[in-house]
Amino acid sequence: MGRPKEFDDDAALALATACFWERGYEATSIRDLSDRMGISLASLYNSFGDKRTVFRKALGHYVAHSFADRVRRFEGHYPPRAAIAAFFDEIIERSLADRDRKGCMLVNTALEIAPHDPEFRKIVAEVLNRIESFFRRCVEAGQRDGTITTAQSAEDLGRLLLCVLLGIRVLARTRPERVLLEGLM
Amino acid sequence: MGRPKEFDDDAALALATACFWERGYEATSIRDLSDRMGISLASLYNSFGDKRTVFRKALGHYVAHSFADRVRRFEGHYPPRAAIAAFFDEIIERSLADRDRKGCMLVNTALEIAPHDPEFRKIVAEVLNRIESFFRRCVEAGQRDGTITTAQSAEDLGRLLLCVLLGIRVLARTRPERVLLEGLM
DNA sequence: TGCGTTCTAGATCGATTGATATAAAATCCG
DNA sequence: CGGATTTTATATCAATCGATCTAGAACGCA
Repeated sequence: MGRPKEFDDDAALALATACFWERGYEATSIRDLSDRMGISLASLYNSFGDKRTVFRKALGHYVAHSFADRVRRFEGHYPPRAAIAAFFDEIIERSLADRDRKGCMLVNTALEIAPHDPEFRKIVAEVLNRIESFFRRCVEAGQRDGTITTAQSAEDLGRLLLCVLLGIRVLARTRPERVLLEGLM
Repeated sequence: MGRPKEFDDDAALALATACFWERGYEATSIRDLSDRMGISLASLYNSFGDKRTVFRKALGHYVAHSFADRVRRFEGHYPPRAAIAAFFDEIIERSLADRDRKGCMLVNTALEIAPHDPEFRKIVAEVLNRIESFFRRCVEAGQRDGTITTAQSAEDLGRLLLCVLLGIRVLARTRPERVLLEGLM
């Protein structure tokens, strides 16, 4: 069977994710990844493919462990309006605790790579759609139980919430101040 | 007096701005700039300094000719609520016409450079403050003439409008679709 | 015309990039 | 034990990076 590998694939991918999250795609070199993951260049190429493939897997890892996990914890377990509030509260608390101002890896990718790369544009657009859908489902449920206004449609409110979320993610990388959270809905 | 330069500084800076706007800071090489500006490498360094300095000047050029110009055209010449609407309308129209998905150079800088560069973080934060102030002044005037709700404070509404604006700028680089504009206020 | 100055084009520098190649070390199976 | 296999560390590749330097061309002024 040959020599067994000395590292765990999932743990190494988590470290690669942290690296790309901190520095972005272009500013992260293959050697940065190899150092941070604690594996050799050859092992990196053998186990994860080239730089682009590593990034694709890292982005998938990020989405699964941040957004998807958050939706899983909030939706259904909170009243709809409270689920939206809890979602934003957690984003804001994490942004304030983020001393490196890494922001959101998905938003970072939306600006660094998606505009000129069809494949990653599709990936990012799909996740943004899932976030928008989450907000829209919460708004629809909130409109049914009377805790959210019906003056605007659930589609429009869901899109507005998505925009506010993205705006917070941008602001947090330049002006991570607590006051920016109070004026939500 | 020596040999006169064969190019116009302002025109060359506008071309440098276009270059940085399209590709960002890191992905733009000194040779890209020299080619696009139509001047030699030596002329570039002589007239504009190193890459970082060129970028600082290009960002200033961008802010003066986009945001500052927009405020000058709208504020005072429109009723307050209409000024806000006109501001967003113009952003949305430009985003839809932006085939390269360049987005907003200020937002791009906020994500690519500001997080790990104190000088540019200060520059970006200051411009974001000016945008927030513009919105707040419009909201205050709109609250005085009764066209904008007083249910939330002008500070909160101004910050919310800034967030929505930044969110639109992010979305436009991945999903530049017209429907994303209807659910404003 | 000739000197001083500032422009131009192009060569060059060391460093770093993504990626591959080489060879030795380590392990499993028979 | 020993051959097969897969790891590891390291050397290397061409390309590109920001920045500097060299030489010569083009102009104003005396």
